[in-house]
Order: sequence, then C-alpha cells, then structure tokens
Amino acid sequence: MSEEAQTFTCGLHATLALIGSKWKPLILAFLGQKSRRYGELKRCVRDASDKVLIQHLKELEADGLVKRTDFGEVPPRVEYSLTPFGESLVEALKPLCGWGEDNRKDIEASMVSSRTRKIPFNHTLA
Amino acid sequence: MSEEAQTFTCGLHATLALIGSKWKPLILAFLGQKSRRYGELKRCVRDASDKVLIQHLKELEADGLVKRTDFGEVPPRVEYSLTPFGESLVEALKPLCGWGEDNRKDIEASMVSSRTRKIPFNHTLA
DNA sequence: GTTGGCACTTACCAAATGGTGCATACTGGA
DNA sequence: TCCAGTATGCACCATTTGGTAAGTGCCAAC
Repeated sequence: MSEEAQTFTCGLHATLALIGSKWKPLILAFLGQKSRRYGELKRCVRDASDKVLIQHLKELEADGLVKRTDFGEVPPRVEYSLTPFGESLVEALKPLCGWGEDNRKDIEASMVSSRTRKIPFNHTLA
Repeated sequence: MSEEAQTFTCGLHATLALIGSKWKPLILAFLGQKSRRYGELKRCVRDASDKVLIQHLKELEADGLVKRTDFGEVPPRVEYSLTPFGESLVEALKPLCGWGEDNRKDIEASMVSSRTRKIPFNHTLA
C-alpha cells in the first residue's frame, strides 16, 4: 500500500485510466458542445450500442466527469452534461480534435491503405 | 466513396483511430521525450507484454508516427523515434499529460473508490 | 389499437485485445 | 561454461470489451 501505490507512470497514464474506453473521448467531446439528451447523444456517437453507451456514461458519471439529470418526466427525459471537471478534461482533449481535423485526410488515407486492420478505433486488427 | 465515406464523425474520432489502443499514447509520449531502444521503451511502458508492445510499434510505424531504425548490429540494436508527424501528435497529447498530472490525486482516489470495476490500465491491486 | 420513441436493462454471445511462454541467433560477462 | 540481454516471432490462452436482441412502462401519433 505504500510503495506499489505508484499507480500511474505519468499524467497521461492517469488520464487514460479515465477515458481509455472506446467511446468515452467522443462522448465527452459531444457533451462539450452542449448538454444532450440520451437519444441525441446516441445519434452523435452512432455505432455505439445502448448497452455500452450507457455503461460508459455511468462510469463517466461515477468518475465525476459527467452529470446526469433526470427530469422524471413521463416520456423519459434525461440530460447529460459535463461537470467542471469534465469540462477541464475536454479542454485538454481539444488539441487532439484539432489534430485530427488537420490530418483527417492523411489518416483516412492511411486507414485505407493499411486496410487489413483497424477501421473504427483501436481494434479490428484481425 | 461518396456517402458512406464519412469515416469519422469528427477530428477526435480520426485521432482515436490512430492512438486508440491500450499503450499507444504512452508509447508516443515516451518516445516524445527521446528516441529509445526497444528494451528501454519496454521498461518505460512496463506492464505491456512484448507481443503487444511490438505490435503497437509496428502499427505506429505503419501509420507514419514512429520510425524504426535497425542498426543491424550483432547484439540486436533497434531504435524507435518519432517522425515529424508523430511529434505533432505528441504535441496535441501534452495537454492530456498535463491534465493527468494536475488531477492525478483525484483520479487515483476515484479509482480506489470505484474499486468494483475496471482499473483501465495497469492494475496495481489486481 | 398498433406502432414508435424515450431511456434504459438484461442475458447471452462474439470479437477484439492482450498476456504467457517458448524459441532464435549471437555476444559479452560472471 | 553457463547465463543474461538483445529484438523479435509464434502458438495458444484469458480476459476484457463490446455488440445483438429482446423487453419494460408509458405516452403520443397514425
């Protein structure tokens, strides 16, 4: 409990512990634009299944990055938004968004050439 | 090539396609400090197995982010370094490192409390 | 009155991802 | 002489992760 407590090798390592899942960075980025209702968010992060999306949202909430507001209305209405903590993270995420925009073409091209593997995200190396 | 070609929903999505794997951001960050030989890098990214580390390095190389230099020497000697492209990405990655440093304590704490679930990356407590 | 959307939940299953251990070819150190 | 370190490859296995499909309760629109 004393020595091996060096949980992370560096700040990045710590950050990744929070947003290292498939859709989390994207979820945060979309919530960074504005608060969104569940269905809306789902349409943004298309491709993510309900199960996973909700699971990630719960974790983000547990980690204090996202706030869930349930309006308790009849046709369910729930809104997700960033907490200040989450917002600070999204700020740090922006350069990556920008980098991606700037290099989108190259990335897509390289994605096509190395077609044999990953397409969506990290996996699919089959 | 016309419609469904909208590969990524946003820049971030594109970026994640390149560095969405478990150790890639870390590998890049460490290489961002200096070029490193394989063994050295492995010690930095501890916890990653050879298989995975090498696999990730190959992908990063294929994606033009990392350069591999084999000195063809007798006791194998290979050095990994960032390409300019890789360096630009590392730049965009730095805010996340910083954010992680700044919030390390909070993150570790939250990691402990939400003990019941994943410890995304390394383990420390299994 | 059937369909459809909302915000989920659950059970089950597949794939992605990562890990272990063994092997290589050679050299320098104990 | 025997072992360790170097940078990988490979086969096989385990776990983690994510996806599918179906269901829930309630209301509005068709």
